[in-house]
Amino acid sequence: MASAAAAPGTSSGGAGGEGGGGTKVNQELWYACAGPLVTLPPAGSLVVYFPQGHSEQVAASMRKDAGAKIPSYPNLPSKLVCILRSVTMLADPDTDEVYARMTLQPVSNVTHCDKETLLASELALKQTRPQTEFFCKTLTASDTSTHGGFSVPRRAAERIFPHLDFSMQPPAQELQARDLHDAIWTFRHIYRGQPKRHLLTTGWSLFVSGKRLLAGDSVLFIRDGRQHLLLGIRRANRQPVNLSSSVLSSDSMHIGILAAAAHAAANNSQFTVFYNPRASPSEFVIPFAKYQKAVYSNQLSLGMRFRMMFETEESATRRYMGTITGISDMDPVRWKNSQWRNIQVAWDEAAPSERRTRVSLWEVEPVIAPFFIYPSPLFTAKRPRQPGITDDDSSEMDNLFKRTMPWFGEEIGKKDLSTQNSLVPGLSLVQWMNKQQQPELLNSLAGKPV
Amino acid sequence: MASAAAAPGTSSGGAGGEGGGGTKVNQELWYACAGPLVTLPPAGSLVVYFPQGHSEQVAASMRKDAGAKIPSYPNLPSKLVCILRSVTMLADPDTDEVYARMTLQPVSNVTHCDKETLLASELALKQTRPQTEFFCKTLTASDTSTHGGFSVPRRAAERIFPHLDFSMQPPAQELQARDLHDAIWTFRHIYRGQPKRHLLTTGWSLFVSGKRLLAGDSVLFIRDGRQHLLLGIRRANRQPVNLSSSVLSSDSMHIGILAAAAHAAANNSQFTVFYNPRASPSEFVIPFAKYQKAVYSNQLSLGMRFRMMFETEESATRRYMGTITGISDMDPVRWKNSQWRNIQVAWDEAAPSERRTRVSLWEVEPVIAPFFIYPSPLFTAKRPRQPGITDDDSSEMDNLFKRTMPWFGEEIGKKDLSTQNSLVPGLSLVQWMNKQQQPELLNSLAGKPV
DNA sequence: ATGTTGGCTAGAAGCCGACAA
DNA sequence: TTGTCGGCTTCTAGCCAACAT
Repeated sequence: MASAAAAPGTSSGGAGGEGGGGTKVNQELWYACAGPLVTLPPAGSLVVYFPQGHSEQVAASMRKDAGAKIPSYPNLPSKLVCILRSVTMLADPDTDEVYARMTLQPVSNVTHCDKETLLASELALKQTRPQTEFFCKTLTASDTSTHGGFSVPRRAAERIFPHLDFSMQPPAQELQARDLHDAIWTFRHIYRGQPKRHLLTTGWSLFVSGKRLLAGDSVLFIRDGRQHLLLGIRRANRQPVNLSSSVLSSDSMHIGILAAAAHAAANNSQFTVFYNPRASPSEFVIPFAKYQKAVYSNQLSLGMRFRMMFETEESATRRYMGTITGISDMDPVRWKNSQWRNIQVAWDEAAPSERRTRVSLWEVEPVIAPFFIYPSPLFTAKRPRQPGITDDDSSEMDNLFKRTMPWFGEEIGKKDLSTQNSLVPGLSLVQWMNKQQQPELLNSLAGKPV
Repeated sequence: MASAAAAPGTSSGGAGGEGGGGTKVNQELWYACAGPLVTLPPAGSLVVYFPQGHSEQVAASMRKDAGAKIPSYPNLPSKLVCILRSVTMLADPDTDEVYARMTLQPVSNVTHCDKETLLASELALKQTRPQTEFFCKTLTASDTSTHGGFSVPRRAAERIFPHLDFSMQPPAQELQARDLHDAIWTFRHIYRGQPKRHLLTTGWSLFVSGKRLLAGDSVLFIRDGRQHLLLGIRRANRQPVNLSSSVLSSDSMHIGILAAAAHAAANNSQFTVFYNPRASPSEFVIPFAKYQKAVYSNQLSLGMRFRMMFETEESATRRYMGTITGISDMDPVRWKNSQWRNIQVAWDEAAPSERRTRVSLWEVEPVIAPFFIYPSPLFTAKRPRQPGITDDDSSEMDNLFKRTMPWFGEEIGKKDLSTQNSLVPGLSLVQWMNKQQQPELLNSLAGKPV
């Protein structure tokens, strides 16, 4: 179904040159480590790139504000529509941190894109993350101490690990799991103790010390297909990543980002960015169709109620409700009329950890009429929260679309994508492009307020 | 004597903000780790900044060529004369790698500099590195294995460590040494075995594992004043420093460097660079007086014989002889008329490790007449090479000056610096600036061939 | 003068069920 | 169901001189 668009991780441009020592990694494992909210646009599709968000991520990576000293690039708009030429999933060989390398090529005129690009862009909206069986556990003090091994949650062990032969006394087996760099780790899996429990013993401490894991960090076990186990980690303490500060000043970094994008935009040439999904919640490259749909569907106003997806402790997703309290530019001087986090919000519940007070248009799901308010708390409470099982079925965008504009009926999202499924009601992206008759979209891209 | 110029490491602008997690470090230790050839210009003095060399260093830090895709900045000259506003010695908290943060401010017209700046710039030439007693040992397999401790070279132990009480059986003591981050490491120093030798036992393995040292890496012990020991390391395997590749593309980095410098040059505003003395031999910020002196003194020509300083395995210095085989731009397109490594050379001896085939004007000591050829091999052979003892007495530049132009007599370098000591014969930098009558210098700065 | 090795020993790593929570 | 702990065992880290270069 999604064969028209190259899947991330298997796209073109995967030569190991650029991207430093990062190694190309297994797609399922990468997604599991990146978290349930992350989906990379497919190579070949149209995306919108926000230099402001990019700058934010770099600043977050270095625990430094995107300083005011950075010169603004008058020729660089607050958003660039690009073709995503390649996207590669990578992992830092030292820290196992996952990140993606994306090669972008600005397009001066969206209507000149070829059919293939438009098709890929439409498919991007329907793209599904690989649905993998996995569990994610935050390590306890006992898990990381030298005194013992790893206590495997019962349900997780039964769901993910190969079944033990319970005729043995005690039941035990050897597990092999492959990490992001294709290194294989071997563990003794045993079912013992009083009461009985699943444990990883021999081999576990090597893994903990090898990855320098501490209590609070998380490990992920994925069952791939039916055979192999994959093994990923997520670190708790987001260290400032001082890295590179000995190479480049943060000023130069920020200028470098802007200048590289500006140069590429001026010449319609390619440039490369790195997206680090766990460094900060800055999804600064989003599918064009997602952006377009949000601009068309979400008629936002002050006081409007909305819901938004967040990641839970156990790597599942949960919706929180809030109210729009303002719509304004984050940085009216350098990024005038940018739609990057231009919506100020207040949340119903107190923040479990950090809750952003500014979000972008395409992140929210507006609730425009009282009778369309989703009974979120009740509904989610009824479903037991299983780690690794998300309540986002990846057709969320369609649900949203139908919920917020139910009068469009059921045919949306059901029919053949390439011919009928619409981003704008009754008109596919391809049809729309062929007509080239909707100046509003280009205007909104140029920075008009929503 | 050098009180007019602030010493590096104690200069202004030492706020910890910029520079990431690097910590400000002890000056002697920094220099010892940086190697015998490195001297940082003092804050407040005039320097020449070579963006080409800077780009080279960044490329070397990432094991990537300074690619051809980097756009050239027409407004950015191949060299910028700057005031060095601040210079801070730093060390990476993770790897202990030493580096310096320098804040530069381009000056549009050198002749407008105030007297203080010119004084500081003259003093820069006479600046001496701190002369410290230290030893440097490359770790063996035994030194780094878990099986035992550290075998201290006899001479080194006697010279650097506090003397043992030989009435004890065996003679032993507790040593405390402070590393770059002011962390204190404690070792048991014992003199035992058959034959007797100096060993560090208890505490050593903690240090090795803590710093993640491998056989081939080096450790340095410095005796500071008469009391404290300082402890530094130098890693052997120059790892590609993949760091930051997950943050910024190398293209963006290179563009960032150029754009930051160009922006600063256009506005006469400050910019910040990081100099990593051990990443690559790219001294891209050099004292203005050193540059000026080289331009005036070194009348180079094809076939000319010269000598040049290199670092030895034991952290001492040695001169190698060579012949000039060409004078041409490294990159005639992007860096036309740059003097950065514009001299092609051939070496008399085969390279012990790597010997550069392109060097810069100020790196060579020309030998212009046969009877002035220094009997280098014989001379250096007569002097035993003690680790930590350099044969550069830091008035080398003056020696060179006198050797290559002996007719200028002995008064050079002897009289009061601020009034008489000349960079140009018979004319101090201050006098020269006051007269403002030597357009050749500015021409040469603008890129005229030597 | 100093790198490596075998022998020995003390202490940490690591396996186990008991006992909470 | 699973985190932590005391008890016990195993194995490695680490001190020593012998030996080699």
